[in-house]
Amino acid sequence: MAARSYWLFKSEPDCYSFDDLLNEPSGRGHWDGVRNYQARNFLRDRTSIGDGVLFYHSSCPEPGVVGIAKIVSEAYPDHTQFDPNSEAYDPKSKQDDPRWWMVDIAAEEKFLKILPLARMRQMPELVSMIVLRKGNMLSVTPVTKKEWDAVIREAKSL
DNA sequence: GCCAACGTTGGC
DNA sequence: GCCAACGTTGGC
Repeated sequence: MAARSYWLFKSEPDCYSFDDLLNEPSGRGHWDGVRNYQARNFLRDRTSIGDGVLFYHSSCPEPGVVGIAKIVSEAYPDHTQFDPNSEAYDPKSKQDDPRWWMVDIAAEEKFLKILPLARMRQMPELVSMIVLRKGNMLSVTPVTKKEWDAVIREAKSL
């Protein structure tokens, strides 16, 4: 069994927030709509059940990490790519050769306070964190154990 | 295979 | 709303 991996998943809260995940009747949410090949590859090839997820809110008044989730499914084809009514519809994707993949996640813990992006930028442990890099647009990025521990420690100290 | 144009992301 | 950075597209 592979060692546990860590990820940061980014979402616009107006679109899908951590509270939306908490409110899922089934207790789990689909991480669908990823339409970037690099992020797709992370999801499809590198995630495992049990991996940790930092849930990040972007494009909002206060961006930052709002809570922890975990991956609860293997990667499987994202059904929204075949749905003409979905904003994430991809007419070029084929049923027998899906282009886009997703995983399911479940909320583990909501921080009492958001760990703001501005604060993360001040943390020496996070200088190499991908999500903090200028121009980063990936909605799924790997996180090191060191970064994972630092984020959680800092978030719980607020 | 190059590269300009365009659309999108996302912080501020 | 602005703008920088990036990915994708399509003409050649």
